[in-house]
Amino acid sequence: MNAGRTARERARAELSDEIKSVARRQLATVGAEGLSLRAVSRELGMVSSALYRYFPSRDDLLTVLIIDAYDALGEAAESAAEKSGASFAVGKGEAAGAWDPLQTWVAVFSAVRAWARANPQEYALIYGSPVLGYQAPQTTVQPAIRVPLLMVALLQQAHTEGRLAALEDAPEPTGVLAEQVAVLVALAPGLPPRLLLRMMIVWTQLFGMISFELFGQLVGSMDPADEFFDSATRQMAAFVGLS
Amino acid sequence: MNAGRTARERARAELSDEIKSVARRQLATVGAEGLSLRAVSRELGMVSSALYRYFPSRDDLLTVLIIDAYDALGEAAESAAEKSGASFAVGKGEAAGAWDPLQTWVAVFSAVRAWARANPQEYALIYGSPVLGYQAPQTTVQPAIRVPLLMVALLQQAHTEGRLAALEDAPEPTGVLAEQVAVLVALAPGLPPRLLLRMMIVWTQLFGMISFELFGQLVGSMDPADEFFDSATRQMAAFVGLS
DNA sequence: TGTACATCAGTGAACGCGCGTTCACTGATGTAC
DNA sequence: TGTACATCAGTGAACGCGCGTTCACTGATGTAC
Repeated sequence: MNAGRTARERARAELSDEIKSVARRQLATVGAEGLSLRAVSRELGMVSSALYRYFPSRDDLLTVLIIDAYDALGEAAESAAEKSGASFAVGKGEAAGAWDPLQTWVAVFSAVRAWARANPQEYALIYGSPVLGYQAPQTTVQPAIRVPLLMVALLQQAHTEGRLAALEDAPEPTGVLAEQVAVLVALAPGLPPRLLLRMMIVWTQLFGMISFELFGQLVGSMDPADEFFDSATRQMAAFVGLS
Repeated sequence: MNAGRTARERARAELSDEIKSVARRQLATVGAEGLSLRAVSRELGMVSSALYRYFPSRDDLLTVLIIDAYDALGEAAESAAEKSGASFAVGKGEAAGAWDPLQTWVAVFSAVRAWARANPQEYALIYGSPVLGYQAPQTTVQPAIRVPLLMVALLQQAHTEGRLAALEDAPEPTGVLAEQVAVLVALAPGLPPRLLLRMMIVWTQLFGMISFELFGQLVGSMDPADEFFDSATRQMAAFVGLS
């Protein structure tokens, strides 16, 4: 391995990684707004201007951290789905067999929460208040939608297998809402719009719940949140027809 | 009016308000982390050290802004409930008569969202990532729970009037969760625990949805969010037995 | 009603700190012939 | 295989900026007698 890469290239890649990991560690203690290139360079024993050989500005470093955070979260969710026996696993086709959609659903939700609790500042970086003056570039979009895409895939597989309830009492989206949901339908042909609409509602519920837990809104009521989270997860599963 | 207050006291109260309102305006453009005492004092034409006669530190100013934000949001929600004809209006007993619980529900949710959209930085201050190193004092708790308390009051009134569906398919909380819900039951005697549990789920859904909208997570899917928000609001109403 | 003293708002200078970014430079690594 | 040149990583100094907080001070407002 490393064939065709010069020592310079290898060193560059390594140091680039090291900068990211130091930045990530500082992020954890000091938050996104407090992240400083000078502090990172200090910890690395370099002069601050040297970082500009790797990242053209502080914002670019932040962007990379944001993408990494989305990817780490998506990875955690996807591998939880795989481990729970899901056959639709993104990018992997083998290992079908019996799986329990509800169990996978619960596993994915728990994995998202667990990642968030283990990496609160990274979570805040991507789901907290936007850093002021920072504009997220398009590059962040794709990693950002890994979790909802995974939910879609799960529901589609369950639907294909006839394991979703009909949601007869759910309203069919109309007007603008129908158009917006149509974008999702294109990703998951065959899924009923009212199901996808509910999925979006659940998506906001999931992250709303996690944000409330991490940001301290549950203190005094549903804290610790383990059982609350579990119950909500299952009730939201039923809400989209999974049981 | 102003009886018994010296000119000094009046001046102090006025300037104190002025500081808060300048700080609030700066918050709107520069965010919580960027809020600076020096900038505030500059805009007021004072020397920065003068602010210390009014707020012992930057954190204390932040605390006041947080409390004001919670109160403004609570006020917006409560007055929306009143305007919609709700008779349980917090602090006011008159004006009973016919009211439509679902209509009030929708009015309250919309008011919360409208306030958030009109005051995004204040919203971020209270529902976004916590400011690092800042510890919210106990004083913030009571204003913080005005919205959920309003939801409880609404549901209790509807329940008393026999206008809530039974939620037969909702799970009864057990164990730790039952204990946590019991705290809420104490606030609203007669409401079934499973209803209150669902209310908490909806509470997280509401703010999750608003945060997603304001923080940019809905761009590319449910943006603009008006119809999505409205549909979610009504589906969540049904989720707690309101229709 | 008038005077003597106490309270307190606002000043101005200073302390000590950290930040992002630019720029001319040196010396090591890589490439072409 | 060896030399001449180009590339590029990292240095060190500097620019220009802003911040929270403290402290001794002055002068105006309020209070007690």
